[in-house]
Amino acid sequence: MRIGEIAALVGVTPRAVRHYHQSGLLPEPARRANGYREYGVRDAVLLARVRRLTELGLGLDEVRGVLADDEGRGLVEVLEELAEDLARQESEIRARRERLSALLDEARAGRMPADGPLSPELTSLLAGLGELPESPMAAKDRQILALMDVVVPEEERARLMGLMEGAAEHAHEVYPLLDALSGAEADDPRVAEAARVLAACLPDELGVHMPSGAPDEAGTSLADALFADLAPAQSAAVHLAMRLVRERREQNR
Amino acid sequence: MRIGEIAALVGVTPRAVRHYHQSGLLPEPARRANGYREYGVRDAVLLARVRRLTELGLGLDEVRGVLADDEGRGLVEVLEELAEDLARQESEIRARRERLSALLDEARAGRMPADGPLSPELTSLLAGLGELPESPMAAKDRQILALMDVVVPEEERARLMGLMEGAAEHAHEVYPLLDALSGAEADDPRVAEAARVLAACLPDELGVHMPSGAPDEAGTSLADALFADLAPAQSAAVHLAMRLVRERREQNR
DNA sequence: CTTGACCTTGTCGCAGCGTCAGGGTTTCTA
DNA sequence: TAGAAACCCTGACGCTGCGACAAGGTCAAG
Repeated sequence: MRIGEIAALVGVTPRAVRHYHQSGLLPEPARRANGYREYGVRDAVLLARVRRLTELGLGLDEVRGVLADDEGRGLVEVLEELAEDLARQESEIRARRERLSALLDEARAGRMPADGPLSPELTSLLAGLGELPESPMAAKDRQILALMDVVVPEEERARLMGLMEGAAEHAHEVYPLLDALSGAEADDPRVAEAARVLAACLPDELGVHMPSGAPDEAGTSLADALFADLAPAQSAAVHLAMRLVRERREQNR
Repeated sequence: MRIGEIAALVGVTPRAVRHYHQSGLLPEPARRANGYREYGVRDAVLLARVRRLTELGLGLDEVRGVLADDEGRGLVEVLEELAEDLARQESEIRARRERLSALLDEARAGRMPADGPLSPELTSLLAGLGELPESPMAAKDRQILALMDVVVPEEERARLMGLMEGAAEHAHEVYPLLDALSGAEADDPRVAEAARVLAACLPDELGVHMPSGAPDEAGTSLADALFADLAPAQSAAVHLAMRLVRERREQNR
């Protein structure tokens, strides 16, 4: 047989057969006078074994290993390992499928957050928050929440969102005050008022974390970046609000 | 933030972040005086979006596409496509897992065919055939059956194995006769007897196919190879047996 | 004699980074 | 104050299992 024939016979491409030769999986057969490879029954039998194994999902080096030891013992081990692997993959895929269908339901239910798919917790928080008026600060805040959604590990997320829940109700009071400070300097007189209102709607527990609420090591540079992203007066107001929350927490303890 | 910080924050490696820069997924941020990349909040937000999307299983180019159109419409399409894809993958994996567990059961039940895992049909055929005495011809035959297992498409397999079923009962009579011919020439007097016995235990329907029983286009070269793999007298016996079967079929019709 | 279907070797490409190699910078520590 | 640890930089190769060329040679049929 020539390479195309044996390949068609076993159900692979000639390229694959040559690849198996190159990788030492299959011995090179004798050549005809014209240089063509000439395959016999033994080659076909071997190639069929290779195909059965790769069809099961074994990698080529695993196949090589299984073909190497003529005992079937190694094969069983490999198959067991493979079974574990497939089980893991399947559960991963199923998890992703569930997340996906939930997201698609959300999306088709009308609202798809323009910042991409978010965690269920944050999605419900934003849904409860409703439509805010046109506000640069609100937009920025939503982006930061979306960031936190990735930063905060899954087990913390529910708790953190719970904390935010209370703050969300007063959002419509705070954002205008902060928006008004967008062009102001740090010593603007409106800073104190904005900080007072902001602090009033933040829960005590928030002060325990970094200013941002993220309990991670990179917190300080993240906090720096967050403040650098604000106008001077806004930054001052948030700083002040954090101090107020901390002080309030001390008193309440 | 430096690259390691933003990467840890979002939960990817610095290498991945640089990769995203290279592939245009994420804009290169400004550099510090020392050449270090300096990341801000906007970068973190973007990177977080990228991570959420890749976590869902999107490819990087799909992510790029989704980030490009600020409408969420394209996103939904991509997600639907991805959901289909995942469904397909899951069923594939489940099918393989079922095959695997069946094979592992077989293997742990004692007998694992040394030629690797076979189809259920062939496995049961071989099991019913039981332990044959030490016979080169029987060994070769099993290998060829294993080859057929791959060659024959799934829907034909059951029928073909059914045909073999009858032949298997007389295997212990035929193999010794063929083994005895291993060193003989084609004009050996024992050829006729071997062919007669062999033909007697093959069903009529077998003659309808190629000598090998494989109904495919490459049949002739496969048949050539099969006969080339036998000793001259064995080849002659099988040829003769096939002719006997064909003649018998003509008569019975 | 040409056309088309084969065969040959060799090379690049693919996804998504991991992993050196070979350098500089910053920072903590003894 | 020096040295080590822990960062950062660019650039390049590696991995899986082949697919897809390129640039030829070979063979059967029209």
